[in-house]
Amino acid sequence: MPQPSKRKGKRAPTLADVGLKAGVSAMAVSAVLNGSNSSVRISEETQERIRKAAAELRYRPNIAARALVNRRMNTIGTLIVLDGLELNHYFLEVFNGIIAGAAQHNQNVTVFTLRTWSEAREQLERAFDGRIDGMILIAPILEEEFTNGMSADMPCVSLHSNVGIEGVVNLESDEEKGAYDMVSLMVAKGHRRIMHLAGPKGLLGAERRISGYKRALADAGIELDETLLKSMAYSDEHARNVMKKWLQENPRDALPEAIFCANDQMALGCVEALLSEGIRVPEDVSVAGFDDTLVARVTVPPLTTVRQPLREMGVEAVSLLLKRIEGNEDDSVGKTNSIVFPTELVVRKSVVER
Amino acid sequence: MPQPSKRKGKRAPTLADVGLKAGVSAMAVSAVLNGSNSSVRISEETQERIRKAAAELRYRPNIAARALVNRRMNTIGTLIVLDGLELNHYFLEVFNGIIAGAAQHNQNVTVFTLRTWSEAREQLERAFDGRIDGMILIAPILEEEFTNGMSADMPCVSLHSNVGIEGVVNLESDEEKGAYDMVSLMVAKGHRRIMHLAGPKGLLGAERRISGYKRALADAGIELDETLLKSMAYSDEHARNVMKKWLQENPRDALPEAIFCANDQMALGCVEALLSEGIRVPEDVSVAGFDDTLVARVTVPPLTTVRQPLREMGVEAVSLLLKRIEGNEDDSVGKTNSIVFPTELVVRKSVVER
DNA sequence: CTGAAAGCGCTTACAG
DNA sequence: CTGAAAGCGCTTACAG
Repeated sequence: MPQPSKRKGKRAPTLADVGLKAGVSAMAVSAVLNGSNSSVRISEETQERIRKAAAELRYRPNIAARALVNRRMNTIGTLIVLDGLELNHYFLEVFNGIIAGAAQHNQNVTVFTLRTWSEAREQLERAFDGRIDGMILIAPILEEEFTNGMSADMPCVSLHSNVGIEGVVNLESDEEKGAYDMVSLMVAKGHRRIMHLAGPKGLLGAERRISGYKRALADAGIELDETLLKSMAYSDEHARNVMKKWLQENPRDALPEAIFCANDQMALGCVEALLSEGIRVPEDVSVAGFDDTLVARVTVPPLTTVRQPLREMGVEAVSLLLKRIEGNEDDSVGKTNSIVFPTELVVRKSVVER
Repeated sequence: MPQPSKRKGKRAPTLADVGLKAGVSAMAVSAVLNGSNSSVRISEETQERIRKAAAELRYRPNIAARALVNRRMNTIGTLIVLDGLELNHYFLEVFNGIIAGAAQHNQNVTVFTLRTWSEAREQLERAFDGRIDGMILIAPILEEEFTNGMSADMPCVSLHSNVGIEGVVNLESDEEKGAYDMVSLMVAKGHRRIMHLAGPKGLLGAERRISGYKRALADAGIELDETLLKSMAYSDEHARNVMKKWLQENPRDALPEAIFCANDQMALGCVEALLSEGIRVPEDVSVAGFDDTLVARVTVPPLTTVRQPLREMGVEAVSLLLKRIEGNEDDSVGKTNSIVFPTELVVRKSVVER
């Protein structure tokens, strides 16, 4: 539902106004002020006169008019879901990178929100009405069928996408290795009974962490105990509840020696549940997170976790998107359709020698 | 520096294209699809035909063209400073509210960032080039002279502004009372030697918390000890350093019984400094924060703090701004120029009976 | 009740 | 080297 309703107040000065004042055509002003690749050559003194007139009138080019002819708004969109109206830390870090990247390239960024990813296609259609030049999909969970032909007239880039989308480069990190490294660290510290609080079933990222967990166990000759592998939503609340329930249902001597959580927020909930039963971290049980978001540094004890370079990924997403928009993509990117960033173990205090 | 460069690909369908297909004029299509207040009446069946044609062509109105004639983009801007490239928790909560408010009113929000507030005026000039209809200034620190005539052709609303800006409504919360309540709580719990880690000198919000602190002390008949009042930047790092230094310079028996920090992040740094010297919170000393941001819930112990309704304030900022843009402001708002939200004590575990 | 025209502010060919 | 014209896609008066 559009809401056309004019802004009040006096008209802003236009190119013509400046031209009038400087005694030249609007076109000349355009050429001087927004000096494009045109072959126009205007004498230094006229240029000076034009600039002076523009300054005096406080002329600002109207971006909508320029966009209309250039078909370019110089603004990119970000699409995210606001689950439970909370922006999470993952988003905070990524967004930070996107903002920084956009600033570098003189682009603005506008934020589009979704309640669920099922609305994505519709929202995309609406967003691509000339107000943005491209979109960054943040951790989308899309149905294959929705993505058909999506990228055709809508330049997109995705971060941690759940599906491959034709024509859309996806940025991800080596989560399998991150998980493998973390669980291997736990093993090296003498833990053998290692629990994994995993992300939702079916999500690519969650599955990758699970497989890293399994591989590390296998490599250490530890048999997988299915009762120590729990899938749930990526939230501290879910982790807290699952962990509390587990503690009620199991005898104290069944307690795992270490718990690897699929993200930092979950680790938080896990620690809280443990604490509420009088179980200390890391004295009684080691706990690790994933992502290295803000919380990891401020918990007590500080979380041992796996860092994904989320901010850098945000920066890179912008620059890839811009290439896509301008139509000069790197061939390598076009082929692979996916770029993976390294993960890195961040050792703090929550995982200790057994 | 503009970057005009055409987007590739085929032209999107226009009103004329739809009209052609439906056998009517572009104007008729416009009237049906974007049904404004025009007196146009079109027969039901023609309408149907038009809608069908639009759907088949996947017509989407071009927002830049519409904006050009309407002088309205239906997007609002937010202006913030990215200090040290970190978006903080304060921003996260406020931004969340802004997003939600904008969604309610069918507006988009675009984010403009500054390195320092001294760039604000210039950035505002650039932002108001037709791409946004209004701006929300988030915690601006402006010089009086910069604000002259600012609001004339740039509808703005501010949150926690440091100065009154003519024509700009400022949303704030009753920080003086919040601080007063917190310090009074400490007094009620038997503390008399109460330290205040304050925000930067000269900032309105910081000053208000200080005066609440002083008033509570006075009302309790406790004489102000200037050595227990320290001003610093609003960050955990500064609080940590100041507190560490204080601990080194003062004998252990000079330790305050309670410490009221000007925000949650500072409380965090304070707790860390204390902990690193073997001083336990809250057993040895009570600590309180301010803002009730995410961190307050996840520290150990959870922080007793003062809640400002940041999210609600974000929502309200949007709706006030929209009124301002549409030129139908409430008279009361125009007069007061400032709206104050209530603060609320949030009692958790970091402040205990002495 | 419907359509042709003008115009929003800019830029890009194209003439002089 | 400079200016007049056309057009980007839409909406708003204004004629029929």
